[in-house]
Amino acid sequence: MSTNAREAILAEARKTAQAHGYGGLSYRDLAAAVGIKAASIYHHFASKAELGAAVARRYWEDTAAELDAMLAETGDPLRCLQLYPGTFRRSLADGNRLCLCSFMSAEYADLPEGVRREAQGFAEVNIAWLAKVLGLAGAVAPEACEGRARAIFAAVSGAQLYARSRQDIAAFDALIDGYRAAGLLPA
Amino acid sequence: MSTNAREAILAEARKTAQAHGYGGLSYRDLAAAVGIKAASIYHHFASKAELGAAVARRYWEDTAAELDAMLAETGDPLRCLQLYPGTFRRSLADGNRLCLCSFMSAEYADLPEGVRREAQGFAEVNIAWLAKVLGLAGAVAPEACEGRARAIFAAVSGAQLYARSRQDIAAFDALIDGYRAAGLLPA
DNA sequence: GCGTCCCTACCTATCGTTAGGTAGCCTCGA
DNA sequence: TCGAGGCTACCTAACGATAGGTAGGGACGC
Repeated sequence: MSTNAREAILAEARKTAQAHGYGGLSYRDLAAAVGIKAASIYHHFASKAELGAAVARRYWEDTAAELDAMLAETGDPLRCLQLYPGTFRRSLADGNRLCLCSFMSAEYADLPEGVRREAQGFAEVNIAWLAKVLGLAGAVAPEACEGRARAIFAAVSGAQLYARSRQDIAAFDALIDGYRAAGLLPA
Repeated sequence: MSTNAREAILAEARKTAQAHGYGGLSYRDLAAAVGIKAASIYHHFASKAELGAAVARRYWEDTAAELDAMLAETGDPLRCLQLYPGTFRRSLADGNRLCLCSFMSAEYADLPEGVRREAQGFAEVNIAWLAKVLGLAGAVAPEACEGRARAIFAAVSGAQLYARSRQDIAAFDALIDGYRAAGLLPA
């Protein structure tokens, strides 16, 4: 595994945590999936809390890059707002997985402080990007962008949570359409 | 404890599960809180899966009764729609707890089948009630009630999840106001 | 006397974590 | 050029704690 081991652990932990949460992360299962022994993970991460924080941090870093790339490539803020729910949809399509931030929000009470902080980072990244894009699109008044961004983020998270509980991506799509019909998201 | 033991277990398990999930339910902790021994719980519930299902079932039964009472007492469907987010707000106010259904939706992959079913019951109860009230209020076209009800339920769930991750009830209130401003909820 | 309710005592499995060790590779001084 | 020292990356084996669950018995009320 050599130098890729750390990356492999992060990737595997992310997938697992999106399906079973931080509490569902097991050193033994994780190690087995990566092809090493549980104790060897300690060579890369000093504790489960540190691993969890690293996973959550990488998660929002990846998301921030993805969202920025979307805006840069399309150059169209309105189109970005239409595409935005797709990032949550992909988790559902990939094994009915949940947004890591949503799962960790549920697990909030049992999370080490460092993990909490990084999990919140995902929400911040999403909301800041949405607020920027809403402003660029001129979809809402400038002073309302932040609030609307938060509303969109929370609503889309809720839609993903509901769809997961039904193992039903079509339900997610229908909910997003419902948000558009109601005026929460631009149509 | 006598005949109240079963009820006491259910109540305690509900509180715990709303903070730590189904996975966070521990027979030992539960028993200690109720004043009996862990093994004694098996006299009332044959397994953890059965206990979880009973807790989730009682949860949606209580909610259905509460929502129906709200409509009966106010007799005002529009007012009911304004009060609806309050049921989620109260969980946050009570120890930053989450809706049991939301937590179990996150835990979906690790839930016994019986628990899944009862957890879904909560969503069904809420959506059916919302659809009925939306129809009575004439807030949306009759054929759009079901979809709008689902959208409201998912969005409010998402708002609660976000507020929990910040330990911030004001954030919940702001999100609900945002939904109203956007047109998802009647103002 | 039988069912209800709860007990003690114990089981097996799994958890994160630690101690201590090994094999291979890199660096650097003699 | 070669060996010593140290680093990386992993290993085996075990730790104490906790999980859900089981067997069997005692007390009490109808």
